[in-house]
Amino acid sequence: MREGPYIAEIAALIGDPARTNMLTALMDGRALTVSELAQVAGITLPTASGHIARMETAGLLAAEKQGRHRYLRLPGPDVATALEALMELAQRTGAVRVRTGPRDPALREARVCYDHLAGARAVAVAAKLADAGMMVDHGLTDAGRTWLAERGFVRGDGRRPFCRTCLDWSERRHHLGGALGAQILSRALAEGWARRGEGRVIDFGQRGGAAFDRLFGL
Amino acid sequence: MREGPYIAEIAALIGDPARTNMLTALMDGRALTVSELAQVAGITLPTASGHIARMETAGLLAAEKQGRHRYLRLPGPDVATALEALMELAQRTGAVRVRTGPRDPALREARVCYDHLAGARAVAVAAKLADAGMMVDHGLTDAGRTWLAERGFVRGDGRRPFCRTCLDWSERRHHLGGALGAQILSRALAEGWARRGEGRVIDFGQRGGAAFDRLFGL
DNA sequence: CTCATGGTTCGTTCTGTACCGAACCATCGC
DNA sequence: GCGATGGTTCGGTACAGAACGAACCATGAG
Repeated sequence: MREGPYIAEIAALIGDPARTNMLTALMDGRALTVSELAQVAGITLPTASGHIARMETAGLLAAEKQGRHRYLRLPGPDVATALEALMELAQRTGAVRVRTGPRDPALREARVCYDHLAGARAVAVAAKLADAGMMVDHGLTDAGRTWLAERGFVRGDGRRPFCRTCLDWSERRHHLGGALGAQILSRALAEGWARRGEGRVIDFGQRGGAAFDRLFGL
Repeated sequence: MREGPYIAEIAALIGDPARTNMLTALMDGRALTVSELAQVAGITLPTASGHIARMETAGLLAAEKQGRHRYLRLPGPDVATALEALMELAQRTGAVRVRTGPRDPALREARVCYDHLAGARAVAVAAKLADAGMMVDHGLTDAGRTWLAERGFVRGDGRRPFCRTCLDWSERRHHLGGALGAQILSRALAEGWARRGEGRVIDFGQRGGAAFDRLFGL
């Protein structure tokens, strides 16, 4: 066929039911793993992997590697816009969703991710920094460095970046990793705000949680 | 596959190169015939007919019958919106267009359509009526009837609607048909503003054209 | 180190559908 | 009435690609 309409390629990509299920599941902005997308689409892992690879090269998906997981998300608002326009046309009835992350509420709240803090509370910290303009594009601004230094988070350990962002398992948004993330966790434990619980759970008490939140202005 | 995403059906429909060519060709709001769409898509007539039937039942196309022709157009702005969103994604390079209508400029200007006037000048009349609120939804308003009566176009011949709209071959917009259309043509000929030319051509002279335009306030 | 788990690659099967030619129907021009 | 032309329907072919299982690579856990 003539070289013209690349648009057909994109539409055909969206036009497969399995892929549509994946894309609609990602429309709320979260990131899902390959396995989860496979489940959403109702297909096996190998098949899903192939679909994802194609969508990725077409720019319909963005990937982020995280240990042995690969998190996929929509690369930008334009994809969501196109999907919405198609939904408008199709008068979509209801998307198939799958619950993400751990079932245990304690795990969702706070837990260890390698050597740093993860969970809702950790995500809130990262969100605070981003919202306040102290973190841009996954990197600290000067304002951010100053603000953190005032709170006793000064420098790294020389082995790795001071501040990294890390995609949160349950929240599907970024929390803080790197040396900074590790320092935040050890501080919370050292101050007695929190202690290690069952498995990877981190238990913040009432007062401990409040103190933690106060430090970061949450 | 699960009953969920009708969106996939729509996207798959758009996702075929042949169909995409047809749809993009219609994006400027004109209506094209089945044959023309087949040419645009680079496929034979039977194949195009099948594609069109499917898109029609899916609500992606609207049809209008006109003698032995069938004119297809986009049913509304939502389809165009979705296509544009997809184009945005695909960074479309360039659509394949096909020239529509007759090559002869005289034919494009004015000609006979069955028993009434067609071509650019006839379309202008219909557009004038629509713009002035004298025609709504392909029907005359009271204001329109009055205005036409003032110009000597009073009633029909009893055999057919006084005023019909008719899709123009070259302009792909509506002109006036029915008894009114026939009266307009015969008036132009009777007044000496125009005369029959080669084939179906209607020749308006300089002064004839001006007089015609004056009558309709063009 | 070894095991378990998430993901990818590969080879095969199989269904869906785009396409065409031929025959058929509908409408206009004569 | 008779062609001619636009459009649809039908039957058959052929190619694309979606799906799976099995084998393989990569990473983290113990």
